[in-house]
Amino acid sequence: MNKVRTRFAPSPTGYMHIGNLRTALYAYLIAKKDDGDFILRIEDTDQGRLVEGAVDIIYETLKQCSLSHDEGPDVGGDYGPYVQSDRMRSGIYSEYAHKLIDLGKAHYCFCSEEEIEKQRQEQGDSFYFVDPCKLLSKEEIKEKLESGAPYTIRLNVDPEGTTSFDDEVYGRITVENKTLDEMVLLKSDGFPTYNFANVIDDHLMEISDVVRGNEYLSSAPKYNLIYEAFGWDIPRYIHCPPVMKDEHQKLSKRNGDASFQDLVAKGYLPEAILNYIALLGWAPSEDREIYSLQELTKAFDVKRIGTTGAIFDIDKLTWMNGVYLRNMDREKYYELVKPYIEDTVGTGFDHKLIADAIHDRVNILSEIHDMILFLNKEDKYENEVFFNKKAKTDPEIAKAILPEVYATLKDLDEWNNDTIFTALAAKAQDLSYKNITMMYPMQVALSGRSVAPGGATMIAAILGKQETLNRIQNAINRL
RNA sequence: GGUCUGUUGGUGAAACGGUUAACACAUCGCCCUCUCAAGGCGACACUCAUGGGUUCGAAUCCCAUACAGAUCACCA
Repeated sequence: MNKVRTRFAPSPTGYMHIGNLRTALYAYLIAKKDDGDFILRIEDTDQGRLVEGAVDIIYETLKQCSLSHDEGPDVGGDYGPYVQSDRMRSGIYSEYAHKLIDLGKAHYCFCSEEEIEKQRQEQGDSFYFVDPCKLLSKEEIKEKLESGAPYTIRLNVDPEGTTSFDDEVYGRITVENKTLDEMVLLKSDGFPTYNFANVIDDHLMEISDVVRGNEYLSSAPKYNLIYEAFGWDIPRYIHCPPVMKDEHQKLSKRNGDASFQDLVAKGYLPEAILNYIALLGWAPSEDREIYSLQELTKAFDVKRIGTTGAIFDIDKLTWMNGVYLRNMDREKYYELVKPYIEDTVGTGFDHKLIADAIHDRVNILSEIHDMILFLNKEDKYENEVFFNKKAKTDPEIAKAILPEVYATLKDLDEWNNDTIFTALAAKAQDLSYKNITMMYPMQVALSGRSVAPGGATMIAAILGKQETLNRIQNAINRL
């Protein structure tokens, strides 16, 4: 059996969106599962749509996701992507297009866009382009060619019969040839069309499994016609269902939907994003959802790719990102979180302590800022915050309790979460209070919030004795 | 409009003719608890788009209808 080779073939027309990335992921997984090769090929045959920097974004994204490709032109000791516009310079696409003409499977077309448009007008909805150039004699063609008339090369299609192929996820697809148009292979600017370059390159690069979005499902038969015209083997097709923004729309950068980079900027981890999107349109056979890339390559199975569009659910991604953060090695977690802590709180605090305090409650890195902002400066707050049903507290009770807290803390020498808690818990017992009745007002005094990370004693430990005492005093004064 | 494809809860989904229709997210309860989280437990589809078949038996097979998406370029 031949080696499995897949490719990711994006066109550099903008940002890398989630659906695109998932297609790349699947292509990668399919190759790697069988120890095959994964290839990156930039399809930039449309000169009009090139977007500056788009290739870099694709390249960077794949790198961040560890979706590395296995071959390509040498770029400073590294594999670069294959780029169709580069490949075109050798004239291969044009060469193959002309070869098809020699084979009698394609023809020159000298029609202008206006002429085609005219036919379209006349025929209306059931438009099917009938190319008058097919009737041209050899001499006429030669004459036009020599006169330098612009031309395209179109595929010959016999309108009789049907063309069918087997897709690994959608099954057997059959269409009638008369619905297939005689597509342009080589454009008048000498560039190949996407469809043509795609087939040529897939064949030349010995791609065994063509993985792409299901928007190509209905044009796949056209590709087969090209393969057949050359007498080439047809690859295995794997069409993936779309990733949707909602019931009706696909996820797309054009609508301002989140791209991979947007998500990373918000504090989502590439590993988590990859894990999550793997599950959009594919389901593992075991009851499990958390998979590293390596585990995915083992578990992945083309047969379990679904056929229906999946709606991208940011809530579930957020949850999964939190799982990754919580399961992470302590040191790695700290390194990740550190810059966010430093950004909002400066260098005046024990960052490790803060990292511990927020460990279980961070789902997205960007949440950290708001979570710990009060450490710098107490939030502005109303005395109403002292009301708490569970703690049975209100401003009056707080007024009575806070001095007690102040007194016990004032005499405390060793200052850490444990000592603070022990001292306060003992005091609470003396006074016949529940712990919470004592802790809640303290939390509010220290943070100005009804909800704060780590618990009152942890916050005190982070703030330090002096600041803790100050804030409690301030609270007493205002009550 | 033609062609192709799809339709299980708010979301991702399992099920490959016979189960109380898994599991996860979200939501809502309860427990734990110094708040919130995290963690634990539980609730949540009178039913698998609808209508017909086939079958002892159907979410699973067949046919129609409805709805949705894709595609019909010298775009990719």
